Formats: sequence, C-alpha cells, structure tokens
Amino acid sequence: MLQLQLVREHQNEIIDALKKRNIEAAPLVAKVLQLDEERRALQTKLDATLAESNKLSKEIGGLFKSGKAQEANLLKAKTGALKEESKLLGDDLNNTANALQDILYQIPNIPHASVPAGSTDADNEEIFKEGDIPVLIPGALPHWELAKKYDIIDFELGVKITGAGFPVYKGKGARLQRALISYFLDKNAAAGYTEMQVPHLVNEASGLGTGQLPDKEGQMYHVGEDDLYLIPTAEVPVTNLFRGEMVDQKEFPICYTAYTPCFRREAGSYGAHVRGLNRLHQFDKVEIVRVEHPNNSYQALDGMVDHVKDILRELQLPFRILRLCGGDLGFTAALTYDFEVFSTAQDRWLEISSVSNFETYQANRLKLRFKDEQGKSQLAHTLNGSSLALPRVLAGILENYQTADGIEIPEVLRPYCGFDKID
RNA sequence: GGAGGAAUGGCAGAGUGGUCGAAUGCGGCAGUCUUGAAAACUGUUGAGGGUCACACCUCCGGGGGUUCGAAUCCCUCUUCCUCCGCCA
Repeated sequence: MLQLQLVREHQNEIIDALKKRNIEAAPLVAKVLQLDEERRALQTKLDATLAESNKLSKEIGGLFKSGKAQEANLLKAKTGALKEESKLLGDDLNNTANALQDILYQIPNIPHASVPAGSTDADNEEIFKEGDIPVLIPGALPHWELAKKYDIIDFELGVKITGAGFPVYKGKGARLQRALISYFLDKNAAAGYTEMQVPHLVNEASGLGTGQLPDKEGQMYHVGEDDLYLIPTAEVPVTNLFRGEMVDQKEFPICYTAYTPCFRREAGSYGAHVRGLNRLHQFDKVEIVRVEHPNNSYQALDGMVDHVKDILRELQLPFRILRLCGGDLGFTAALTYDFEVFSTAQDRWLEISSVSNFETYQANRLKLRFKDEQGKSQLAHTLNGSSLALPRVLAGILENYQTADGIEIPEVLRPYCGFDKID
C-alpha cells in the first residue's frame, strides 16, 4: 500500500510512474485525495467535539468535588448532545477512512525508475545470459516423457489422490527433489540467511500484509471452516514474521530462508505450456526474504541476484535474467528480476526464480518499522526471491542432463542424492 | 476437553473511576568526564492523526457497553500462562 503522504505530495509523479504499468491512475489518485480531504475535515470536526466534551467533563468533575452538584447536572445535559454528535461524526469518519483504504489497496506499487515500459512478458528486458545450451542426443525427450520412462514422477497417481497439478515423486525423483531442497538451504545458509520453518497455513491478516489479499483470494486455497489460507509462497509467512514489529536498525540486514510447499489455484491456466512440471497446484520452493534499511535495499537486491546466479552456475544450467517490464511486474513489487532456465528439450525458457524489492509497499501494510538515527520511526524495505523453485529446476535438469543411457546428476547434487545417474 | 490467571510504551513492569498518555527500571539518543571506549553522572526519549508551527484528538490485546468522565467497571472475542485429562 502506498503511503498516503507520498500520494499527497507527489501525485503527478505517481500517476506518471504508474503509466509504465499501463494504468491510468489519475482517477484513483484523485479519489484518494478527495477522500483524504473529507477524512481530515471530519477528523477536525470530531476532534473539536471531543475536545469540548472533554473540557466539560473536567468541569463537571471539579464541580462535583466542590459540592456544586446542581451546576454539574446542568452541564451534564450539554454533554449528551455532544456525545450524540461525536458518535455520528465517528461513523462518518470510519466510513470515509475505510473507503480511502479500499482505494489505496487498488493502487499498485510504483515501478522503479529502471523498469522498462511494456505490456506483456515479450517486453521484459534481458539483462544477463550465461551458460551453453547443451546439444542433446537425438530423440531427446521433454521431462514428462522422461518422468514416465524412468518412473520418477507419476502425474496420474497424483490425479487419483488429489487431482491434476499434484504430482507424486517416486524413488530417485523424490530423492533428487529432497537433494535440491537441502542443497538450496545449505547455499542460502552459507550466504548468511537464517533457516526458518514456518506454518503452511496463514490467517487473513497475513494475506493482507504481503498483498495476496484483498483481490487475489482466488489464487489461494482457502480453508473455510477455520478461515485460513494455504500459502502460495513462503514469502507470506516469513515476511509476516515482521508484521507490526519495530526492529532495531542494528539488526539489518535481516536475512531469512525457508523451504515450504506452495499451493496455487492458478485458475484459468491451460494448454501445452502447463504440461508436466511447468505449472502445478502444489510445488516446493526455497525462498529468501530480506528486511533492509531503505538506503541499502537495492544493493541487497543485487546481492540476491548474484546469489541466485551462483546457484545456477553450480548447477550448470543455462540461464538468463530479465528485468520485468511495467505490465508484467507484480502488484506489490517496485522492481523484479526473473531468472529463466533454458529447457532444451522443450526449446523454451522456464521461469525458476523471481527476485523483487517491494520497498515500503509491504512494510506499510505490515507496519514494519525501525528507528532511524534521529529516533524517528520509519518503514523498512522488504525483499524476497526464490532460491529456488523446485519443479522447473527439476525439469531443466532432467531435460538438459539426459544422455542415451540415463540422466546425469549435476556434480554439486551428487553428495546430496547418493547416486550420480537416473537410469 | 475441565478449572483458574493474565494481556499496559522498543523491552520489563507499576497503576482499580477524574489530577494517567501512563511511575520505575532497562534500552535508545544527546551531553559531562576520558587520548578513545567502558563505567559513572546529567538531560532527553511511546505510536498515530492534525497544524507552517502550536493547540487539539485517538491509542493501555480486538470489538461493544455503563458513566458527565474508563488503562481501571460490565459483556464478548482473540491470544498467552498454570493445573488436570487426552494424545502424535
């Protein structure tokens, strides 16, 4: 959520910047300013009424003490009217404040200056590319065929147990997946991220804190009976650890990592691009989350990008980094870098990580603050990134490492797997 | 599941109807002392709204109520703690 003060002071810059998202924000911003003005007018009125009533109450107290009960009772009659008035004003104020918040919830984060204009993923800007695209054996297979051939992932079995998008990993497939999780967590820990285990269901306040709610309810599985949501990413529980917190700026940088399964309803997806592991309702992911001083957050973002790069280098997967254009940028992010691995057998790039700086957008909802040098409380910056999402990394490994007599395991994963080939 | 107790500022912890936005301690900040640091001492220090700045208003877990007046009394919800029972 944007800070109200920012909207008040920089409305034109905001409207301009949001054009990069292809959003005509002028009506929303105008509405915000109008409601804000109404709110302040009501607040002033209410404050005056309450001040008057407070003053009378004090007088009454004094009169009772000095035994002038009659005079006191006269004043009492006055306060009744004030009370009624303040009740009405309070209701109006609440309604206006709620309406204002509803509008603010509809305005996405302001894109960073470096975000390119554009409307679809075709407009994303490739800023880095590394790794050789392997030449595959004749008759190379996509991962869903390989999964069947080596009996390591069973999609039909998942359909029986749950439904489409819930695969069952078997034998070496399961082991490879667990190896990846351990490897990612170890890499993150070595880079200074503290490992956390967090709940996989969150309450409504957490969903609001990181921006999944309101509006994107449909993306999350909801457990109606207990009013809880299955997490779509560890970002939600991990970032919400800081909801309502006042952190000491000496604690910066705050770096956490967590492995969780992720649950996404992904309504409306279909077609060849969602085959196999490409798009699932349940998948595993190791996430990194940082809370930073505003002065350092972009440096931190670069550090996170370098960290993910490092992992992909070790896995020896060809990858590229995209700077997302305004149209493809997530609602709450100011700047996002997507990592994509080239899947040779599918002949396409697969998104395997997304690293973002949210600046104060999440922190404003979370009320995540720190005390600056002057002792004033300030909103912190939050960042997160996948490090990494499992299924497409798995797909990339299976497809790029296939040979005539089996799938090689990347060197770095062998100690974790306990085997060096799937055959 | 049963029976009790509790929720106050960054933290700990007083406060049972007006003089309480709230004692005290710790922490933070500024200063004195010191070559520097620590210790000690002095001052300062809750959050949000509002204002050019003041004034002023709101906030003592959430919501509602009683009262001229609520951190304080009542109802309700949530959470935590203790004891008992059950249990991976």
